[in-house]
Amino acid sequence: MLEGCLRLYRILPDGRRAIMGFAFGGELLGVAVPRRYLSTAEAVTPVRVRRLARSRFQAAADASPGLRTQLLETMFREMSAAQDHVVVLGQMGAEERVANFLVSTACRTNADQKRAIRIDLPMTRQDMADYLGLTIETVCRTLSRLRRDGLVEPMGRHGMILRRMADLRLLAGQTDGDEGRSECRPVSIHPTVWPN
Amino acid sequence: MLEGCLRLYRILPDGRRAIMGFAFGGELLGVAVPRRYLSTAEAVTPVRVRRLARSRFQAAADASPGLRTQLLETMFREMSAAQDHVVVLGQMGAEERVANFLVSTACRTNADQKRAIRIDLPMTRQDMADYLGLTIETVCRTLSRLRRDGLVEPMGRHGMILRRMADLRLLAGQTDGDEGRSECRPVSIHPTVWPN
DNA sequence: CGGGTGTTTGAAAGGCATCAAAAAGCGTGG
DNA sequence: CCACGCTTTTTGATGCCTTTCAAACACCCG
Repeated sequence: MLEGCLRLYRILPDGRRAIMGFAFGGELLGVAVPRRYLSTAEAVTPVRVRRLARSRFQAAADASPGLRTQLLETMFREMSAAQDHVVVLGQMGAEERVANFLVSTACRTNADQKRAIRIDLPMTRQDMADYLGLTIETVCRTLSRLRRDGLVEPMGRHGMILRRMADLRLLAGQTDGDEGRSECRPVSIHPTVWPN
Repeated sequence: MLEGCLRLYRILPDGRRAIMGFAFGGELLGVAVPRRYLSTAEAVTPVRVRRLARSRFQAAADASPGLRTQLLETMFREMSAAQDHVVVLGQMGAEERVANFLVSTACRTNADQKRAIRIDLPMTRQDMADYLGLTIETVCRTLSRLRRDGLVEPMGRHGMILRRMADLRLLAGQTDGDEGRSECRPVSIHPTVWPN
């Protein structure tokens, strides 16, 4: 993925659309098992991608342990993102979800900063809604509330200035210290464990 | 993981608990990147596990391409499960969530069957609630409704007979034909694609 | 400068959460 | 073996948040 934005989604049997995520320039995607895919991809904006045949990829991975490690890292990050998504959808209200989306999008596009920044949201409100498990109206209303409270400022349809990042991160449930993702303690097992 | 059941969860900054999943006997878990974990594990029942040092694991994976493929398959399945979870939490109501949980638990413990089966639910209602993004009361009420409608029949606290699997699968949004997971079409990209 | 799509706002309804209390399991000790 | 007490589960009543339905508004393109 060189530049542009695309949405990754699934269509449920009854026609509902669930957006699993968005891919932006500079990100890897489609690393999966032959002939099986997790989601459908659709361009939000014109997109330029670099394709790598699976056979070549396989060969490269077989040749280089370093590459394999990197690959594992990538898959780990994706897994981490998916689980963060689960947490957001399972535990958070509309305001928290939207704040979370804004903050993590900001973290992806620019380097992380504490001051106000402008982010691009190439996708539609409907896309955000389908990603956040909300309706388009709730997304709009929530953004309006954030604007009234001075946390964000819409710049046209696809731009958004994030003022008071600290408050947004707070809403997003991202503790100020860490950079937002996978604050996880090591695995601890409790009763009868039999090593070896 | 040889036998038993454990819950994998995260605690949010504000104390809420999000259960990412449950692990049962015969399943692999903890395949991750050194020193970084996705969630905390806690035993629901007494558990017996088989531990494999990361260094050994690494060595085995480096030695055998076949094992690597298998490993990739495993990670793919986990990813798939996480995304299914996202869909459930993002798009489904309480009844659908509970039905989904029952059906997919049934698929994991026994071979998939169309007739009524008895499943074990070692975890508490609170665990289910935290997994499904609901409150314990809503889980109870939903189970009661399913019982009134003759879809399930509780057998004590941790047993459940699933009658009318077909209706349950329908509720769960799992089309009758496929075995429940990842009905996904190949990636299709739409505007400006530049291969190679 | 329209027309059409995408977005925002409003009013009413519904579903899930919350608070509260009763019922059912389950382990303990008599 | 049964009774007791605690925890877990279930049920009930009420309120809030999100959805739904509807209409006004803004933006983009020809």
